[in-house]
Amino acid sequence: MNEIDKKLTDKEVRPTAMRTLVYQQLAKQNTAVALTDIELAFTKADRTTLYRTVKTFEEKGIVHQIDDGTGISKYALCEPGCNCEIENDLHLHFHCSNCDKTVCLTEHKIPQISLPDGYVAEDVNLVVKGICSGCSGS
Amino acid sequence: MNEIDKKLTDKEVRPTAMRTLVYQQLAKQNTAVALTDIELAFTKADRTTLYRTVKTFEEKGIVHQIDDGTGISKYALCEPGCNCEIENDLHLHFHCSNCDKTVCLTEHKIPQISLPDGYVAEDVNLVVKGICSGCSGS
DNA sequence: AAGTTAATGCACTTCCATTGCACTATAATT
DNA sequence: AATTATAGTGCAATGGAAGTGCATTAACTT
Repeated sequence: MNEIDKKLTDKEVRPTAMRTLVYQQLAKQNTAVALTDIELAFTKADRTTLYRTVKTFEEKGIVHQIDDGTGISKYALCEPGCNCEIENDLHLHFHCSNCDKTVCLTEHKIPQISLPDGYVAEDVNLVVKGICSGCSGS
Repeated sequence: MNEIDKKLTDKEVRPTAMRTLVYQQLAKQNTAVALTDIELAFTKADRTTLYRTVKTFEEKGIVHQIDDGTGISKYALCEPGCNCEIENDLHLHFHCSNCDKTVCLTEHKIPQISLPDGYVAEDVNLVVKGICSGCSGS
């Protein structure tokens, strides 16, 4: 059993051929990708399958979904220390308005947010929009 | 000329009957509303008109659009000191997963975010999801 | 190998966002 | 006041992404 299949098994996801390939594809990316992007990479596979594959990954904590404000859900593999389900350990995301790519700034943690009385936080989503390093030319 | 029409004129928006009514409606809300909500309040008006009215408001800085992670755009009137276009003066939004309402926490400013070299921030969107004061029963 | 369960593919639906075009109202000009 | 120009509104239709139901196929279990 290879690396990827072991990772999937660890997360209680049966390593089918499709899932291994999707994982591989996600691992190649350095940005968060939309379902459409994955679809384009697997023209022979059905969109629904990819959709459900990613959803399974998400439920099992293999990827996290990112809402970057474009209205299109993006997905990225959780890093080793991602813990995206644990509050206060959330990292922020950056969406480049030039190249339209979304990256996880894993090392940039979201600061503690104070809320008015009676408000209970369960999840925090912080997206910075602007120009990424690739596009700013620096 | 009444209050609302003056405000619209100040922002270079011609105060039509429709626009005045939509503004009025938005002013009544204490939460950010979806286009569908506005539509329900104006059953005789066309969805497109409302859509474009809100878009116009947005362009002219009368309302700001909120992406609360539900996938449905919400809109709220800009407060007197809103300045939603100026960075570092951005407030955060709270989306209640129980009542599904989104509120602007105007007094809660978003802290300064540090970014890696080469990244230029233009806009910041911070949404906290959880239970609002109305639903938490406190 | 038979049977059970999970995964996949196809077709279809829904929902919101958005656009094109015709019509109407408002403002500007003569 | 009539005419023209411009902006706003309504209707119809499109598009894109998310999601569901069901039949088929593949993968595990015994």
